[in-house]
Amino acid sequence: MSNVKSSRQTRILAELVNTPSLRVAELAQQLDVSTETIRRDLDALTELGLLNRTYGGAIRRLSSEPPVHERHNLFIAERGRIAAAVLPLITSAKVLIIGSGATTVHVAQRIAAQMQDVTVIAHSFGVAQALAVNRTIKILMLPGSYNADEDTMLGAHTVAFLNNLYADTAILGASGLGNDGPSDALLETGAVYTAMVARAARTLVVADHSKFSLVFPARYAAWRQINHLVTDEPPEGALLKALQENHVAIEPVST
Amino acid sequence: MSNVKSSRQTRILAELVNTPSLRVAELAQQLDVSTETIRRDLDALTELGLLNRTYGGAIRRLSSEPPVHERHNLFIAERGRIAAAVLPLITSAKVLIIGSGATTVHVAQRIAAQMQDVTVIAHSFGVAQALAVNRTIKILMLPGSYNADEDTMLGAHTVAFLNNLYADTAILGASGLGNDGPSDALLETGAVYTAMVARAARTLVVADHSKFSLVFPARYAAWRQINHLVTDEPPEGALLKALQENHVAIEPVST
DNA sequence: ATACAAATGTTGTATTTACAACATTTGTGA
DNA sequence: TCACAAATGTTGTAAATACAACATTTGTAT
Repeated sequence: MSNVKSSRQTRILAELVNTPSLRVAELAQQLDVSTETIRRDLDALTELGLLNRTYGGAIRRLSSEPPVHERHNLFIAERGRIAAAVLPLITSAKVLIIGSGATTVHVAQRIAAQMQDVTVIAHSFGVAQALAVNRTIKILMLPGSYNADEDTMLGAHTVAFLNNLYADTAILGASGLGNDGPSDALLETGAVYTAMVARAARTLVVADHSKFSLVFPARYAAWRQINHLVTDEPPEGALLKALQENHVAIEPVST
Repeated sequence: MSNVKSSRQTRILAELVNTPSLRVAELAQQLDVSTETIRRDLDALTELGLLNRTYGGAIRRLSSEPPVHERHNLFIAERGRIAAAVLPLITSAKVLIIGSGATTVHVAQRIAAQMQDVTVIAHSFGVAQALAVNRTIKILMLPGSYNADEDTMLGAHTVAFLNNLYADTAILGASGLGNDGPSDALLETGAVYTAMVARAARTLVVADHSKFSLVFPARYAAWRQINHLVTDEPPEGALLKALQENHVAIEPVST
């Protein structure tokens, strides 16, 4: 790469520190090059994850975005798709229970972006914070022992408190999807999930395909108690058979 | 402003949390309104400083932070001294209740660093995270409506749950220290504090001198119910008189 | 100096957005 | 119900951008 090229790109990045957004024409004039050159620079810098492209210009890379090396992490995109697929299933819900885990946080972000005036019962701070951006959503946090690793409330208090509540739909994650039901790695989490399933009229399990046929210590429900499995790839073999026998709807139906 | 208008603008802001930049046409299609409406929404939100406009769309506001973080930057040294002064008062405590606010987070950090095997009842995520670094501390989070501004659990659930608990000592912050007692800016916070005072054998109030003689809507306790005031400068005048008459010990006694 | 590749510029066209003016719909209070 | 204002939609035009194809300049190795 030529020296002049890289120094120009450095200047573009430096400009972005001051100004939130820049326009192609603006940069072209300021750096005395053609708009096409700027466009190529911006595309190159976008490829490197150093900035974000907009129509007509670029903006500084935002801190909350995943780091560059994580951009190729397949499961982030999968979770986003799973989250998007959940929304149509809960349009009429008024009271939701949302469990913990990476996928449920994605679902919470999606809910915050697209739903209004719902009440969400949660035991994960990540979920609560994702929902909090939408002020029309009422968030009821469950009590419990705070687990810093999982960022959740767990234990007897959590379960006991849940038993006085009732919700339309529970949306739960899972560490593994075995033939006899979804399971979690942590016994305490499993106990809370079991209570959540019991207190909701309907239960959705969200999990990407990497969880297929894995078994963890805490099986928190039998498949017959689960109404929907929202995932990114169609399950096969014994797992598919178990889901079908227990009338678990698989979403999305086709890839 | 119409209801549909504000909820649409809320959705725009929420969507912006997930995606760094959005385009007018994209939003118009997604929200099923014309591009002109979106344009007007974006201009209005820009006017309020809630987002940044770009050519063709908008991006999340970049520069500013929630007001909660601002408070953390004021009187940091004072709060550190106050937190250090709290520790000698609670060496024998086994079960603590800790309220919310910037000063109590400092106290929590101090406790995490110097104490072992205590149980802490909390309604603030910040306090929980500060304590979580010490694995010997058991953290019981209270339930409640999650308030994103204060990062706390509030409301009837919180109070009701507290009424089944008991603690050696409560450590509470305050927005103001009036002549008839400590008060908070938020009514809901005050209600929770009142319950905390009632459920603890002893109550400490922690507040820096900027709170002296300020009065806020929710007086959550009378001075006679408070055992210690831990602050960084000796109070004077009417406040000092009120504290002495109600036998509130002032810590540290000297600067 | 020559040849080749990289970088940049130029041109033309299709898309997209911005903006203003005006029409229509919706909401609200008398 | 009527009247009025707010909110939203529609239309036409100007301006800006995106994109592709090709031309030109610059850099570099032999």
